Amino acid sequence: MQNQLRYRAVGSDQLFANNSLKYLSEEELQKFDKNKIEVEFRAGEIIYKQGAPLTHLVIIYSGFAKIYIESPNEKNLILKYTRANDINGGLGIFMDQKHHSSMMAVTDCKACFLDVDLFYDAFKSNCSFMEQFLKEYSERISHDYKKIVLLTQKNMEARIAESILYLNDRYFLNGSIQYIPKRDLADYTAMTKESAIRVLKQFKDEGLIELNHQTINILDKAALQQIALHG
Amino acid sequence: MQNQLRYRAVGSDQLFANNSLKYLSEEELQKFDKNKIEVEFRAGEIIYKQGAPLTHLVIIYSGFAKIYIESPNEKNLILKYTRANDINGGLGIFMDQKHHSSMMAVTDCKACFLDVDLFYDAFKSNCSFMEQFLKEYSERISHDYKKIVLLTQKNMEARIAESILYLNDRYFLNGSIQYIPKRDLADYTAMTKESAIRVLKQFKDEGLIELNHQTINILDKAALQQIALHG
DNA sequence: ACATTGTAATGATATATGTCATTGCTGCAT
DNA sequence: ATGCAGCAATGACATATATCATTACAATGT
Repeated sequence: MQNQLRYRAVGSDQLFANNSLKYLSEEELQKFDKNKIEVEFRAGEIIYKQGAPLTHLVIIYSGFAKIYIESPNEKNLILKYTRANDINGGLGIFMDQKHHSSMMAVTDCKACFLDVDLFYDAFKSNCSFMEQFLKEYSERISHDYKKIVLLTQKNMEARIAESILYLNDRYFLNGSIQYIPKRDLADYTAMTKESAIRVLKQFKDEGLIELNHQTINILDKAALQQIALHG
Repeated sequence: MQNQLRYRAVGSDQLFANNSLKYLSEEELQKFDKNKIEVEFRAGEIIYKQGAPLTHLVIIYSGFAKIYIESPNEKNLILKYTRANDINGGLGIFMDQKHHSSMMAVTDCKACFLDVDLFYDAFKSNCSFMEQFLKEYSERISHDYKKIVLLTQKNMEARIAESILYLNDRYFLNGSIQYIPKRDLADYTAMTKESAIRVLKQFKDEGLIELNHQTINILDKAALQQIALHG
């Protein structure tokens, strides 16, 4: 259980930072703020579960969580992680009101639950909010497309290289990827954990990365980009 | 070049059949109808191209077309095919106004192009139209998720079995899948054409399917379902 | 300090899948 | 009728990746 990410004080100013909620009117914003439910999760706990009713969308304020698909044969596929302020859980919102993936806290997390009805109402009255929401929604799909291609058409080295570069650029930014056990990196790149370990060891032996515990330090970004490209 | 699908007379009653456009008001509908552009494509022609500006959404009235992602290493991944009345090309509509996949006519096609501005205007004024559009949008993403899992976690037999069952259920319905050369089935299941051919031959030898030219006839649906499930 | 648990590392081996080379077939154009 | 182009089929072989078995290590709770 890591606890490195400290909770910060949370108010509506945080809730609406840096995502489509900032397109809400003052009035709508207050409604969201009044109705929000805050919950703390410990590392390893499930925040929402694939197949369960979708009644709330979830924003993680602090901490790190993974979003994954549970497949029939016991294997998970990690689709993505969440960043602070990302709005999660939305795929079923226009469809069957069910979750189509699961979310689990990787570190301890502070989460905020927002009733889907808040969103429905806001979509109807506020067009620019809707547009912004859909923009983010589309960007994730676009990311998923890239992921399909990566996982189905590239070899293990390229999958690992591109994945750690992406994880760094999107979630960590300082060249040091944390909280990701090898098993999860394997679930993220659609391979077995043994294979993931072997590729990482190879990168380490070549001086491209540094490994200790659940941290990966990127040493040679350019080389990793080359590997991601070819293969 | 197949020409088996005959063109039918097309009016606005057809344009708006069986998709979210039927949620338009009479007035909006007329606007769509007045602005629509009809184009005929020959088999093999590109209808829209990944990376190109997204100015129109496309509905295929008649014929059969494939939607695929072109990956850097020359390999295509066929994401899906289109059914008559499906609205295609929409991923970039809320984002960067570019196409994120390509569409190619498999048989001769009669297509209808609708300016994206028609959609923007209608979204603003007609909420139930928007909701319906998003519902269809979400269903495709849900399908893409299932596809990721299929392609990354199941063996070749299961990929082929599930794919031909899906193609039949969604596009053909009568147990006879047509217009799909082996190369395309390979691109649809993320394997090489040789492997696709071998699996098909195995299924044929086991009496599960019948093969001739570019037609696959399903003989033993239950057995295929079993194979799709395991593996 | 010790046992317990989960994760990591590694080697030997098996298997799935891809690659390459060749041949045949089918439909189309001249 | 003949040749050409693209698709289909197939066998021999290479290689990527998974599986299995084992050992080591690190964190956690008592």
